[in-house]
Amino acid sequence: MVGMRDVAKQAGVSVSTVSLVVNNAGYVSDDMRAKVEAAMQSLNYIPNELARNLYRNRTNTIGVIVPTILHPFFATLTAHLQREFASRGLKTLLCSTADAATGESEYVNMLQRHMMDGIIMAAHTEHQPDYWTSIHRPIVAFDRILGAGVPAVHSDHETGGRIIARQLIDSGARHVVLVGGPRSQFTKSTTFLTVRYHLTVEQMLADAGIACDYVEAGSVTDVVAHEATAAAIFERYPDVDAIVGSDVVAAVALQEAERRGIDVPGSLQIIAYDGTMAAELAGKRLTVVRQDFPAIAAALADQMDQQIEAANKPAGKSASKQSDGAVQAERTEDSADSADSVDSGQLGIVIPVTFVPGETTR
Amino acid sequence: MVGMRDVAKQAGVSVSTVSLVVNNAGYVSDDMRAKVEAAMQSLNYIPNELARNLYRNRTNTIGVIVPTILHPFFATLTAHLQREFASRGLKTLLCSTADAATGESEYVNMLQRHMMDGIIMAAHTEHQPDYWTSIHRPIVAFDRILGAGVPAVHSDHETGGRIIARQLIDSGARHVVLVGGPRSQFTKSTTFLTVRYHLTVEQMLADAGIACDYVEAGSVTDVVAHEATAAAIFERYPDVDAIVGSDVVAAVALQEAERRGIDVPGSLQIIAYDGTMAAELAGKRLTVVRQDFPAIAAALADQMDQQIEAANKPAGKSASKQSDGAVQAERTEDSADSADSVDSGQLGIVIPVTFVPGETTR
DNA sequence: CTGAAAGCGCTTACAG
DNA sequence: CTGAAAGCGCTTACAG
Repeated sequence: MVGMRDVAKQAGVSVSTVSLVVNNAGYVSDDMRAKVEAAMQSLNYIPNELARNLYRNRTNTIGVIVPTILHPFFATLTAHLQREFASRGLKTLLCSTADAATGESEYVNMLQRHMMDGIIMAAHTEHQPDYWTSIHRPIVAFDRILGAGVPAVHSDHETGGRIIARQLIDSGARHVVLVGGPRSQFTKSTTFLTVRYHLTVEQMLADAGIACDYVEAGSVTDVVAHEATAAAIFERYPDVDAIVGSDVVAAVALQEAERRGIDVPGSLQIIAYDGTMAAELAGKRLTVVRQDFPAIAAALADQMDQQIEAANKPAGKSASKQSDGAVQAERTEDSADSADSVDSGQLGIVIPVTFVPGETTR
Repeated sequence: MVGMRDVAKQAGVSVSTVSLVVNNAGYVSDDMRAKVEAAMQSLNYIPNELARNLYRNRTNTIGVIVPTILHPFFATLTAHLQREFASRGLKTLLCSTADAATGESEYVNMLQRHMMDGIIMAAHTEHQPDYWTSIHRPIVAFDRILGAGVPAVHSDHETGGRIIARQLIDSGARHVVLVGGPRSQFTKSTTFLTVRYHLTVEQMLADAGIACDYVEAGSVTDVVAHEATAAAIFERYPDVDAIVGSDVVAAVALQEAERRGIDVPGSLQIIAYDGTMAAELAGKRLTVVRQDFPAIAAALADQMDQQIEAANKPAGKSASKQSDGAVQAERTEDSADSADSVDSGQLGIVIPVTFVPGETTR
């Protein structure tokens, strides 16, 4: 492998000069620059990023933790994140908890070993908030609250729920089935924010005197389970006249409905939550509450940038002397994120959702 | 940041000893080990992987280059690759060419800068074979031939084509429409292997005297384009009685057919190529030619392992004395593999496909 | 503007 | 079994 030393020797200059040329930094005379560039050319020199990484203690890589990108929702989220990160010069490490044997802990470990600069956490976790706040590395949560210091981003699920309930009420639904994750996550203190749309729908339907049952879908990992779920719904609730669930659930339910000769939307309405491509592949164009993935990705990336910047400031490269504004410098471990993250820690950044009527509602 | 030096000082031993303990290598007395472990514990020491990376000139990261994981085919491929790599201790860097502004060159560049150990190439490229063979870093191609030295893996598309043609002929199809990529890729010398199934179908249908038209789908990136394509098919070929295309194309075509009141499979058969989850979301269970993603991922990972091993053998750490000449000959244990990879360079590793009848064929 | 030096945090021969 | 030393390939103060 040809390194800077080789280039320096060939060009008859010092390694530092080569470095300056490569990084286009500092002052280098045109003469020197030309010699170095010629040498780089002839030797076919390519800088080794690993050395830079070590020096800077930075990889410019962000880990995206999702259950699996086999599911359209996480594929969509991940795709938008990768695009957003790429535009900011960051690489995306795909961290799947369902596909890998290990859970998120391994990825957190990698974060701590500086194999990545930060983590977007968008998968289920059993860890308690103190686990997350004790990591002291850049983490941003999606659709969940991980602890006071960890910024969060999520869609406006309450509005999403309100939109759905409104549609169902206005169209005269009488028996709604909501499909979603394990009901055990629906505690008042839940950290999982998606449940908010279910809770909102349930509340509003109850107030309107409309029957509403909740059915647990299988794991996000596994579509086949969804198919069984769809069949079970019709068996269990023969008079169901509206089904609400993720794109995938909705698509599968629609397929099952048509198989049973049920008229959609005449006698059964279907509303899909998410609005990924999956909703466009179904038997009919699904009515959808669409999450704004580009905006979500941008917000997540913004938060990540801030986290990374904040993390780099205090512990400047062997230069603890540089105080870039006493404000930020004050951030000593614990008291650190109190100020501006309190808001985001508790409420999170909220991204609006959109209602897109399709062929499956009246 | 607490480093090995801190641990060594606290434990009253040398840095080398700490390193041995951390890596569980060499001989360390129980006494020393205990002291070091205690120190690591109390200081909360976490090794910094970046330093190892530099020393080993290795990141244990593989880049997976795909157009976009918004498309179920590439999401599926990528998910299986990540799982397979994870089981081999490798991380997956998501390299999307459609989502990033730059094409694959940037990723190749990163490969050369040692930001990753290898690349799985599964996206379109305009580069000529000599570009790829001149990179001299581990690369494995999926569904395409990139040059003599680059191993390739692909499904048995010819059999896939034969299965489809057989089904269409046996069920009495009279006018088939094939949907696929730009026809310009269909040269005899094409490096893009998926076209083989189209060519096989066309050949067999022609021999059987069945009409067959080819329609170019929009870019894989964009489902909306597929919808326009589907509509156009019915306008242009009112008597079409069979449509063949990717899962996404098939699903969209089915939706359009039902919208037009066309009886599927009675007067229109639909066959989907790929067999991703997308095929299960459509209006009916699609008849599918399924690619074996787990096997594809395993084969790609095998090839990648070999490439990486081969790349590491000759150029041992700072041991430039070795001649590159006898490289391949040195493969002692895997002499079996060396025979294989000669083949794979030219023909590629071929993975069988499966026919899964659904509700959209007779 | 340029070069010699120290160092990023770890690993591995190599002497003891 | 243990430690001092050299080095992975690059960057950045710091003298000239």
